[in-house]
Amino acid sequence: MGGPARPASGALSVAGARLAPMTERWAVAAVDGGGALLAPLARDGTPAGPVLAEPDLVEAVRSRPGVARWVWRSTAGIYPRLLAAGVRVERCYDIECAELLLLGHAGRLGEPRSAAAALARLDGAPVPPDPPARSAEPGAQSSLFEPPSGAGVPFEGLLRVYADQLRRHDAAEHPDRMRLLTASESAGMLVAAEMHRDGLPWRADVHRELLTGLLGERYAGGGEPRRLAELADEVSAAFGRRVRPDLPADVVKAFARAGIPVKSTRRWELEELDHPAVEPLIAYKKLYRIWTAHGWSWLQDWVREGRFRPEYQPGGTVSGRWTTNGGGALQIPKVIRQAVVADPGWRLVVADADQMEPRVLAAISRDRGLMEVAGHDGDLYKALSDRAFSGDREHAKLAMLGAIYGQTSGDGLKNLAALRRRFPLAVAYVDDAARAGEEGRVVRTWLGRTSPPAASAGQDEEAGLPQEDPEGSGGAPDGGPARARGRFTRNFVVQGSAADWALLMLAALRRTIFEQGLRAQLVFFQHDEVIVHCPAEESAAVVEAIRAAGELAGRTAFGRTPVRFPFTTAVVERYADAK
DNA sequence: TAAATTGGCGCC
DNA sequence: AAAGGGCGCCAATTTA
Repeated sequence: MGGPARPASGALSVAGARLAPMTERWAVAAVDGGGALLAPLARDGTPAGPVLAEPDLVEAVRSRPGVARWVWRSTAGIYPRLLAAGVRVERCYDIECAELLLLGHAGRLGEPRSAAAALARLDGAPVPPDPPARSAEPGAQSSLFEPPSGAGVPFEGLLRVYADQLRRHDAAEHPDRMRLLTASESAGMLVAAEMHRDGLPWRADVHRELLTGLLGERYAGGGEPRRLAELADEVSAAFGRRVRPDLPADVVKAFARAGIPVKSTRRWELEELDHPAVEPLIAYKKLYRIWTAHGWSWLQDWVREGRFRPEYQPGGTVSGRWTTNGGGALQIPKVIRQAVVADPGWRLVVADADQMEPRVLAAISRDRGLMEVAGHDGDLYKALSDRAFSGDREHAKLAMLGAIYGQTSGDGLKNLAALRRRFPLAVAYVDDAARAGEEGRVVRTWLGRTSPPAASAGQDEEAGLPQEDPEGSGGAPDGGPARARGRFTRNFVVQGSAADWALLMLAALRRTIFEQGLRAQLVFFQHDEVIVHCPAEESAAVVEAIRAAGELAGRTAFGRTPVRFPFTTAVVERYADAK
């Protein structure tokens, strides 16, 4: 296969856009039979003209390159069909994404978020539950994500939901940030659909060689490959009896018989033991994982025509991080990344945001000292240790991570005190979030994504727990459910605000690729890392576009702060060579 | 028998 | 060196 070609004709005409400033906002909905309903929208979201019925959805969008933002029910429901016809749009507003975010902001996460449900709430009608999430089918064509219909919502109703959502933005704690949040989540949906369509370049032949090298020959019967069988035999030999290394209960029992009591078979626990079974056992687990999660059957299921096309779900986690549905795209083992190879003449630009979470904490807490530490492109932990940990980088890093993750024991806790002295606002920011969680309140990311409400008190009563001080003063060091909620909300404000930034960064990068007319394609995104697949001669422009997108995202999300958001970037032919 | 949970480990 | 946050996936086991 040659280089992936950008669709020849697109709704985007850069020149046209410049001639006719894109200020218009239109609503569009697909109707059965391939047609569409459309309406131009006024500033308040109400129709600014008559509803148009046109016979061809694709042509309806393609013929309106001046539309600044397409308002539709669901990107996953409509955009794959446009992409399949070679039509990309510059911006959209995804009503069902926005509904989820607005419900969350109102502390009502968990209520149905479909447009049909939103309309029912508006009309005081019975609210239908959301359809059950379906798991992705491995070879699914992108155009079949969802049924094409408007999911039972009349166009007129969709328009009313949209106008109502605009009003709900105005009522948010920070309306400007909330508007940014729904806009960037919508941009994320566009990116997700485009990444699914373009796919991550994947060399099945390289992957197969890798598997054979690691796991040995594959037995015809479908049983475990040769190397795994050998390791299982070594484990059994070491115990003097048949032990199946993939069954934790079996392994625990075997160690007990050997006079070594173990609580679990986790690797770090096994590594402490002095027993001949440990080494083959750990080797087995590592390879077993690759065999079951990214082995031959994964390859068969997920790689087609040189591309791996995971189904990304922006905002799939409550904190705003993306998930994928099937294919395990966000957990590709490092060793397997050798199979990710650019097309001939093309390159992979692999960019990893440097210490994103501490930088984000600096920006959202406005801690002067931490902002200064994060105000340079160099090693943040080194700067931190120079300032507060007498040069001990590891202690500085552990203290920072402990503050963000809610460490309850160990050295990090001691170092936390030093952190608190030097960076009081930063530590107070996460401590406040933790306290909110412990007290059952919600917290928000910088842009306003909101944590799920704590489970109702009724659940604790039913579980027979006392209402006051469930942990008691002599409880476990990590406490009970309230402490766990505190750790969750503590991490939520940082991880989630980092996801806010990442979404804006992706949107900015996507726009730059468009505006510069590059053939480059965004093909992978994983929390703080992007991969762009591009012709070799575009790689310098892409590196610069990524750098600029990071800085722009920082300013757009957090306003003017000294905090920098640098990347470590590599231009490679194989993903595995990036680090 | 199907769905939910558990243990383990991959990624950030 | 371990543990604190977020996920998805697999196989086995338990529950409904």
